[in-house]
Amino acid sequence: MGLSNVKKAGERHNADLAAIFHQMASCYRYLGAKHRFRVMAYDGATRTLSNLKNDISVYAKDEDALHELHGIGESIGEKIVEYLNTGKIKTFEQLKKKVPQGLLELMDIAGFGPATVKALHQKIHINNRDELIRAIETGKLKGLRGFGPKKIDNMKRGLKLFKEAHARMLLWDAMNIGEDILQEVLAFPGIKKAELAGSLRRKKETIGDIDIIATADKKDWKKIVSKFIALPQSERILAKGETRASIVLKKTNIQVDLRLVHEYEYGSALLYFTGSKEHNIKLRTWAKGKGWKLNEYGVFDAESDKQLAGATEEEIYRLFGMQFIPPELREERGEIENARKHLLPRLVNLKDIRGDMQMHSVWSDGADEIETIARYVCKEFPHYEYIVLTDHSPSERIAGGLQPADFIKQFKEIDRINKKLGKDFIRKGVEVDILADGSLDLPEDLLQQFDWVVASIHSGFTKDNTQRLLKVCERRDVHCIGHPGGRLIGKREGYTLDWNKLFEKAAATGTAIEINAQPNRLDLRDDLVKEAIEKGVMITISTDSHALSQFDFMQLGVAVARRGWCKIENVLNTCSWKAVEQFKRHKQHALKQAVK
DNA sequence: GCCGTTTTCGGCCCGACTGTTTTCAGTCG
Repeated sequence: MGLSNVKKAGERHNADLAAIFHQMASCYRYLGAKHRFRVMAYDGATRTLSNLKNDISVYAKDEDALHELHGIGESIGEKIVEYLNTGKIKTFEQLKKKVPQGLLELMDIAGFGPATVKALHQKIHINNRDELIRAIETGKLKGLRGFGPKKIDNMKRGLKLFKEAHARMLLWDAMNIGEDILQEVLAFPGIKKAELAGSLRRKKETIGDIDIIATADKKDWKKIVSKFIALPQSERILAKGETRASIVLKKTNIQVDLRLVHEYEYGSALLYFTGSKEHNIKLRTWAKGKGWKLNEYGVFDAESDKQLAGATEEEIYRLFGMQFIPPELREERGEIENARKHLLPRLVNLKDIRGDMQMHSVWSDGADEIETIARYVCKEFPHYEYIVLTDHSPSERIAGGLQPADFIKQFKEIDRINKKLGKDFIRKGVEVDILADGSLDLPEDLLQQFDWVVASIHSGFTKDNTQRLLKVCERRDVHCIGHPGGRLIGKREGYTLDWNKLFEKAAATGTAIEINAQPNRLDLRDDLVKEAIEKGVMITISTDSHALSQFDFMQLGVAVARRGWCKIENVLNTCSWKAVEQFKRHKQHALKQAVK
């Protein structure tokens, strides 16, 4: 089946289709256990669509590309094409007649599963959220079998927190909150080891809840759980058992789970609690096929039930004949197969970074003087060999963009400070604006005087951004594309862009692409980093600091690089400045070759 | 409904906690 009537480019189908498949999964969930595997399939398709890089219509152009997507088989593939052609899916329309729409929404609320919702619908004819709220208020639920007072309380809370429950927190905020709580847990009497697990350990860009895994003698568990749920930050206790407890924090409403295990289970528990869910499922399924059973207590021989590994993660991966898989890679993106073949990359580390490639001073919209910045970085990051000052160009009026004459003055100021420091520590850079037509807002003769030129899009998001960026890559006076996706996490989606074309052009012209480490940018995104380096693109990691405290964001940038499978040689600012100069010469050469 | 270096048919991760029950279903991660 081909595509006859593709909607015009730039329209977003992924989110719409993901929402439909999510609802279809909910429908089948409601319709009973006989559909449970179908539910898994639609859940899988929902996940795939949510994480897709390009619009689904790009893949739907050819049947093979569509079916290469994990979780998209024949039937769901046909439904995608049907949706792209007609805007509807017949099966879904029919399902909607069987399951009232208001019930699907109810199933998205914490504590509401299909059985609960079905009972409410069949016994007291609830069809949506409003009717449920009224039923609770009027006491209609009292005496209903299976609906005791605690269950009703939980339902009320779920309804109230519905919106907040969906909010995720920026990685940076979660790292700070998580570290604070971890320190408190480590101070509990009896704790032997404890660390953060979950998506926080994997350094995902946003975090849903915080997981802590800890080991202690079993006799101390009860005391430790009591201490944990009594933490002053705790607003409410969600669950409390022998081995685990969950609390919700004040203000942030973020959930923190603590899991206690024996020392001989610590590694398997850490593995389990770190996830991702998809990585765990794949690993467990694979182990099962080898005659093992993997759970949070260890790896066991399926026949004898004897524990074969479990104290450390290293031990488990070793038993499986795999390389150790760093948490940042555990996303089911091929890491298990590569670990088996011993082909995992040796990932870049924070300590490999030798300079910061983008920052702003009071000359534009930064908070500090150039000299203050330089002295601070020299002190706090003693292994840095250079920083690149990149104040804004004229178009960024709000950000106090500099005029050409200002930059000439700034050059002198930088020379003066470098002389005082006794080394060429501060490099002369600029974050130049890419205008609507892909031209830049500073003259070429000035741009050529900079040590490093980052070009960024700050406005005109609806223009043809692919063409704008391709044009910029072809310029000899531009070395890097800044925050290429233009997104602000939780606020603004990135603009549409043909990433393949950009990566190919960047690789061919020797133009670097930035990972901007601002907590709400993390742009280039991790999955795109992986594709970029596979195409041969050089990556830079910069904090884009506007204040001294922001230089610490470098660890976020490195986390994104690691999640994108970056080795040290994929990241330009793991090199000396001499090598950066060489990279720039390489670009001049590449452009000359292209002209011939 | 998807998927395959054990399978194109027969599987599909696995256990803890809660609430309301007298032995377990539902929900979650």
